[in-house]
Amino acid sequence: MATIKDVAKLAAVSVSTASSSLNGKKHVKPETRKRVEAAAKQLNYQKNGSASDLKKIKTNTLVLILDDLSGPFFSELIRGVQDVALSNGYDLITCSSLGGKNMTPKRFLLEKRSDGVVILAHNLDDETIARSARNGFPVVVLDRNLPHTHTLHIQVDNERGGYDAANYLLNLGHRAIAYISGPVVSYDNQERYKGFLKALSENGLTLPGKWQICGEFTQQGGYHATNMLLSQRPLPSAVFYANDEMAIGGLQAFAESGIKVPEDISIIGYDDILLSQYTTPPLTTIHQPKYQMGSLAAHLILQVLNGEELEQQSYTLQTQLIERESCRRVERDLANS
Amino acid sequence: MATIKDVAKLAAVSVSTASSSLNGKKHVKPETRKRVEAAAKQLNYQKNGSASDLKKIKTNTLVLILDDLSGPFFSELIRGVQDVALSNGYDLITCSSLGGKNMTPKRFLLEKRSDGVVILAHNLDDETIARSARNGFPVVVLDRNLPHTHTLHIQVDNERGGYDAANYLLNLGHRAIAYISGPVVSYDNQERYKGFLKALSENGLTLPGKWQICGEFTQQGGYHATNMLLSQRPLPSAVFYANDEMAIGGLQAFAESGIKVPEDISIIGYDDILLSQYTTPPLTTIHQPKYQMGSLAAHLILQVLNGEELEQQSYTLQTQLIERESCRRVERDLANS
DNA sequence: CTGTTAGCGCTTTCAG
DNA sequence: CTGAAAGCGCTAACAG
Repeated sequence: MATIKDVAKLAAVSVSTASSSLNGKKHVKPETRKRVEAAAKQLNYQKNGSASDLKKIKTNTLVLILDDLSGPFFSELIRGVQDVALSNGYDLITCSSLGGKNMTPKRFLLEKRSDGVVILAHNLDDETIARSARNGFPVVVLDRNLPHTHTLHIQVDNERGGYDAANYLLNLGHRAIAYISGPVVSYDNQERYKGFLKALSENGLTLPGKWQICGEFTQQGGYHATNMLLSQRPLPSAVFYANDEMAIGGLQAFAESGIKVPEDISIIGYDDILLSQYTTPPLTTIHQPKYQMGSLAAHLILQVLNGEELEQQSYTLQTQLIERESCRRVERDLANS
Repeated sequence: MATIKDVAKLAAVSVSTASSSLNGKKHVKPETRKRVEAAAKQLNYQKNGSASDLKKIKTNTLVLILDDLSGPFFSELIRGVQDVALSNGYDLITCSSLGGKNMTPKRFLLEKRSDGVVILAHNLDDETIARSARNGFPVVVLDRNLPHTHTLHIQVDNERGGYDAANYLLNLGHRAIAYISGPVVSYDNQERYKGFLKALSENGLTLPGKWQICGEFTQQGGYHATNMLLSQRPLPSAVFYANDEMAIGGLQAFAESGIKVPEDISIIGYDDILLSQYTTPPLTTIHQPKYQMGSLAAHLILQVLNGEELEQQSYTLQTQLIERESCRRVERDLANS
């Protein structure tokens, strides 16, 4: 691989002149520049990014760390981050927090390979994040609160979301409601659960253990959890899924058992992923402002990078109930525990 | 920011000993190692990734470049690449080819920031790709053929896919078939179109201009294109969408116009994205082996990186027709041009 | 087992 | 306008 030295030699200039030329500094004589450029082309020269990063202060790169790159939830979030990153001249790369101990995200959090990072990855440990948030290195965390650190937080009022979902069901007359949750370790999930329970208890209801099932935040997880629910009669008249993907898995499980949604059972999801409006029936769900989370995150990072002072360290966005067709009104309890 | 020098000084060892310690070399006296580790922790030392990359030959990173990180098509592809990358000890990062001239992807293609790359991004120019594929730097391209370069190719037999889709419709008795295509610049799209036309002409049919509409490869694109179709009666009895997202947009447009699928019109998509089985009606489509494309791509890269000889430079995968419920048999033409 | 030495490839003063 | 020189932070021989 040709280095800048080779280019300089071929162009018969010094390395520093070659560098100036290649980086578009204006003080180079056009003639010289031409020679350098010709030499570079001839040698198929490409700069070594690591070497140049080493000298420079900034990498001009923002990183987005996600649990899993392939989840549908993330599409809009990514777009939000990307839109503002690109329009401000920053590169965006994404990586997943899957993988071993010395995982990819750490390289970008700790090894000065980026100028700022946005995190939505619950399998990334607090300590790593806390350690990464050095001064002048903005880290925005979307799925947890890390007090006493330099991190910035954007949160969705998930407790409220869970509360709203439960109340919606309650107002439709449901009294026997199951909760199919995501992994208990998920902070977001806990908040939704809390809000859900709160609404129940305000109505003098409790959640029986058999109607409280947890699984992975995936279609499969929802499918299996729903089958567990189905194996323990009586059935509730409504079920709240901790996210849309799980609800979709549930839809499948119900269909296979000949149980009709919403005629026989009402279901409500969470997130409002794109998919949820195309299911049969379209899914009533709690909308999360995903694009907004992403764009706000990127904005905050850019502000820090530009040396501006942030007024708050923590931001909260609201959810919104999206009424579609997966829930129906019931006059009295069709089932009870 | 503390450097390794600071750590060495604090631990009262030489820089090289500090380095050896920190990198887990086994020849360091446990006592010394402890001192170094303590010093590193005390200073909150983190290595500078660029500096260490500069010395090392490998970055241990694979990059996946996509048109747009947020498309549903990519989920499975990413998973395929990721699974094999991670299980072989490589980090995977993804980036989008959106953005300006000096876009992110170039940094990873050209600036020696990664060990290999997988590309599925039709807005990335051939020249950049060709220039990047230097010796020992494997580049797998999934959406085009770049002869006379060092690049590797994985392709899906899209012509066959288009041909199969058309024949399926033809066998159901359809004679008046429209084609709603993606951007004409898309190589994949062209292939599908070719196959589609071939089937038509084998049956003595042609595609009237008004039934040949193109738009973006998105839901919106499909929606608008379908509305254009709707404004020019008579309608065809079937339409082939160049991808599932467009078909879903079409579903929406038809629903808004009170046209029933498949009763009034049959539609077939392409890709078999996850979403397509949850639409109403579930979408008949051509399955693309997305996971397989990803995992094969990563495998090829790893083989090259391990110095193995590849037998072929080009690989072709087959599509498969997935029959769901968006097409119906017609006895005779309901509409004709 | 540890330290000395020599760069990796590039950018950047600072003189000329 | 150009070149010589210094060094970013780290790793890797090689001696001791």
